[in-house]
Amino acid sequence: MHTENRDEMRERIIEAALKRFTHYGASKTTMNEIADDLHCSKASLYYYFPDKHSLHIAVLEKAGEMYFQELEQSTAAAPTAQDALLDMIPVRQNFARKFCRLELFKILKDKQLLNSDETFRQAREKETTIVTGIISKGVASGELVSDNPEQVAALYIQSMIGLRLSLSTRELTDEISEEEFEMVREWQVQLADIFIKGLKS
Amino acid sequence: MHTENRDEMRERIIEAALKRFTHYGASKTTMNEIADDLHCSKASLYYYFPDKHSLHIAVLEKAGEMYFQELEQSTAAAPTAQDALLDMIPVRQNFARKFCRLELFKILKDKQLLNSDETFRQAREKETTIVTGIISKGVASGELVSDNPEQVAALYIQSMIGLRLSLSTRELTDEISEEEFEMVREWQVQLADIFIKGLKS
DNA sequence: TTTTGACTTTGTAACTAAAAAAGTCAGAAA
DNA sequence: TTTCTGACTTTTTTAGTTACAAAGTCAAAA
Repeated sequence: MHTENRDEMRERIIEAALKRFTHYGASKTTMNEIADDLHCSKASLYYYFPDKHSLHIAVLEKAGEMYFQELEQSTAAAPTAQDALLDMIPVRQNFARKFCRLELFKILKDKQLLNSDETFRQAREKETTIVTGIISKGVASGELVSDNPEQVAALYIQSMIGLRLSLSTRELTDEISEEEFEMVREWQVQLADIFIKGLKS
Repeated sequence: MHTENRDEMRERIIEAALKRFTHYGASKTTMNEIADDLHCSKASLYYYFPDKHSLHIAVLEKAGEMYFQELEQSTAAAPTAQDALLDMIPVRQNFARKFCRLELFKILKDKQLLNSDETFRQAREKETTIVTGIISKGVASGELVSDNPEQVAALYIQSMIGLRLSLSTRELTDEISEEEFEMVREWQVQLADIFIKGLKS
């Protein structure tokens, strides 16, 4: 078979794993189950991925692509920086709701393979770039004032993540309830307002 | 013996426990060790506290008192709201550094006794009152503008806690390194600046 | 009323065995 | 030559067990 087919098979495996992972949780899914879904042997999976961890990372990257596609689409359509920042919030929340079973916090915790660190670093960097773009555009149009949009963007993202984390006081868990989602959303909207006001002076 | 002596003994127990807890960690300290320090029997401790959990909470309340005393002193001396908010940051950090072995996150996690919840609720409320006071004073002097100082105060505290939590991506742990402390401090100062700018419009 | 030694109960760390899942490989199939 | 697989080994997880340490109790003494 040719390279095209190899990539195609990789893609099929990732999609099958994504389904299982989002449905039942990554750690509750076995390689045999994924293989059975694809009507192939477990050994075949190991022809395309060196181990389960690599597959897990590939699945997270796939989910990340979906997130960034929706995020760019959503923010590009916003008329002002204010709208763009506020529109980001539900996109983030939907991502968290949809893919919480991918157990990304768990991956982040045990930093066995530093491979995953790089993936997360890139995702963070991409998000920072997007927010920097929103702020820079706002500065260019006169809507906002900032002498360091990138730093503000990094702080904004860090603070938003913090509001999400500070909710689950109990444990660093991926799963959160609907009421908790709603509470986080309210905090995040309020904080976005403060940032926007702070960047208008 | 009279009530004064009873309270005095309670106080001595709390102080002995505070020393042990901050030194070796609360969960690594046994009731026998505390009793030995006081040259009394373990059974005596149980005459003053129904269980170890209650003693732990009492110790946390004691530490909280120290924190609030220093916080009020520090913020009262600040000439402007901006100074007051910035002065809070190192006070918070020093508290965290000094009392991290009190394992307050651990207590917060396993919510066996809802007793502790009430203690934390009150502490949060008190901190909110202080920050609300700072902002209100700033509004009164014309330094800041806000139609809801209490809401802003709550958001401010929540965001600051979030920045602390978002650092330890690994685990909800009480212990953090000096470099991490420094990083949190920088984030917090930057966020304070944003809030102050946001409240000047 | 306060304290205590002797006691019981409970929680936890350290092993263990069994099961399940991860991961490997020689060789078959295409 | 590339892709795939059944049969295999290794590793991880889980459930059970014990042994010890610490929590917690109480009748009786001070």
